[in-house]
Amino acid sequence: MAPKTRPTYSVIAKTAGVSEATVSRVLNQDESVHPDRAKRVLEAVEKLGYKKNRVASALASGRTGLIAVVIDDDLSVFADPFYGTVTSGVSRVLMENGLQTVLMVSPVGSLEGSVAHYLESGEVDGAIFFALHSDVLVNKLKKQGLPLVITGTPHSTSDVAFVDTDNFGGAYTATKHLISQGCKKVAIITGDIGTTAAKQRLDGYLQVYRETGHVPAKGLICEGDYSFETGKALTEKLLATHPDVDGIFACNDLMAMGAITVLQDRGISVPEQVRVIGFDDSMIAQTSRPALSSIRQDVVALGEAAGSLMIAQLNGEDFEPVILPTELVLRGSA
Amino acid sequence: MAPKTRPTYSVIAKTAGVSEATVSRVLNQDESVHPDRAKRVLEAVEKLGYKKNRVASALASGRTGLIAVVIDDDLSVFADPFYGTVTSGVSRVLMENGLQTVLMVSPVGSLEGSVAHYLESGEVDGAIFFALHSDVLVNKLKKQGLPLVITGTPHSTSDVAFVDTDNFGGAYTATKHLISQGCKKVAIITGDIGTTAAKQRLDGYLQVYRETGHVPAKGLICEGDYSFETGKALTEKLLATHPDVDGIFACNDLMAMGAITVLQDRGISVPEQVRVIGFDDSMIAQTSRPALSSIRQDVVALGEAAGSLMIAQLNGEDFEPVILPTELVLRGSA
DNA sequence: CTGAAAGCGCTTACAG
DNA sequence: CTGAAAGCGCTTACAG
Repeated sequence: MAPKTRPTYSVIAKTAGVSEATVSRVLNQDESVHPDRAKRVLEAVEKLGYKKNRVASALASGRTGLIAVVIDDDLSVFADPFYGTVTSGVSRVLMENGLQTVLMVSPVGSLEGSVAHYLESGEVDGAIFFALHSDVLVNKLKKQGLPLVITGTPHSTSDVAFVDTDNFGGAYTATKHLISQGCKKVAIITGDIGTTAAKQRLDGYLQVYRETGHVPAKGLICEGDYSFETGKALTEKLLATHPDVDGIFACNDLMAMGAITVLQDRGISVPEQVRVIGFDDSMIAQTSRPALSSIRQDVVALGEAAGSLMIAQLNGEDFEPVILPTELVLRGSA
Repeated sequence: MAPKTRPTYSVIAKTAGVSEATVSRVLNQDESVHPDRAKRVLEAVEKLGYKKNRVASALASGRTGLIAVVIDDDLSVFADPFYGTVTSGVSRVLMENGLQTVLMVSPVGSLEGSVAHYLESGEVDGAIFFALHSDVLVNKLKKQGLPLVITGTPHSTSDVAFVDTDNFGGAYTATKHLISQGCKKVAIITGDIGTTAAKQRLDGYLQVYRETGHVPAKGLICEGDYSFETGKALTEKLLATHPDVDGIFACNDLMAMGAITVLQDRGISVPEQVRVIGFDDSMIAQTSRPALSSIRQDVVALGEAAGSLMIAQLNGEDFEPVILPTELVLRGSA
């Protein structure tokens, strides 16, 4: 397919008048090579427009320079800019360290899927997981010695490196703010409660109640799944059982928008009668009317932290779980 | 790092009582192997939990099984779900064909950047480009024989495979609809006019005027850059010069939202006084009030088409540029 | 239908 | 500081 065949070490070595071993050393910044000969090699490389064959390099060295980013879900998750954004953060850090990102989006369910096979085929130096629904594959790969990073808190307690947003703190801040604004009856619309993030956000909400010595009335805790539709449906149900609700903390912006839509359709004004806070501080929060107050998580930083944890592991450095802070961004809705 | 070393052909061959060549044939579905011996090989593979080393395979065969998806922009583009979604479409098709997606997000500017080096290092079997700002790298790689697909229409006319949305048709339909609804003065807020997509959408808008025998008044064509901010700023400017504007076609939903925000802030009702149509039919279109009428492009299909074009090329099949249709989704705003 | 052997293009102890 | 040589784990003409 390729019109002209690319040069190899053998021709570089010949034109520089050194051995292939020396060429390899120079190209891998081995300091021990004499500067003069190193220079000759570099000149030959330049002159011939040489590019190292990374596949051959990978086979010989055992390092592929590839890191897998595995999103344990189907492709529809990309409708949420979260994954694209976090992946871009990962990609940037890896690229700065000479590594490439291999993207795999697929439900990881079993140990026998194509993702599992790929990760075990030695084609990547490490793997970063998102939206993990189960820890089985991770535990297996960990045993095999593959460097791993999980984004989000792992389900089981293991010694796998992970990075996460302070979900508990963000939810706590949001709920606390609603109460400080005078809300007497604050509901929560949770995310998919099968994920640790959704659980942590619920915990943050409950903690505020705990501190006030109260318990949220039955029906104030609405289990959603992060979709616009559940935001709407649960708000309708909520209004039926608790017409006097005056604050809603939705665990993402989409559900918050669903809540606002239903409230406004009923002629209930936001924030005058019901205050609403979302989570993510996404584009939607800025374009909505009233603009949506929301808990901002730094998604790019999350990706970068995941990338950095991976680099640290590859370098055999120590590493600690990273928990990134959140920030309450106040707009019109609360 | 790996606790136990993985089996190779040599051990498979031994336990199956065949040669390594036969193992290779079976694992590459070479039909010529006798069924009995093939069965023995498969059993050995199963028993030993063998996974082929794809790096070694790549070096020997010259095929890496990796396709690069190159997004010629900085990471901020991922705030727009478009790229994540289209990438996921690509990824799905490639995965079904046993290929993996390597994601590279970086301004491709020069021929000497890390992306260029990577693509020339033989580590991928092909490359799919998005948001290309220039054709130089593509032309160079094409010359080297690397299979290529461009998403969006290329700047220069070359024989590179490409897939695109029918930008012209979508813009034409949107503008036509506004006029059919009685709009007398329709403005356009364009995207970054340096991209071919933005130019094509502008052309579609102009074509409608052409057919009616009119020319859009000066100031009705507002050059934006796809951001919420330019949507707002340009609408303000537009209202200053053309207070009687009664239709706005914004070349993406974000700018359309900017327009609606400004209109409503001025007490101008949408769609009663000014009708607005966006482009993309994104999440925002559904959550806005009034819900935004928008031109839908099937982003997943776009990615899948790009993936399929790549597969066709790798198989040496013929291929034609693919132009995907758009659809006007009517909601409340127009 | 099958095997022995050369080869893909690098890396890395080893010996000097 | 440097080179000869073995090796990474597959694939593929070639000969039978």
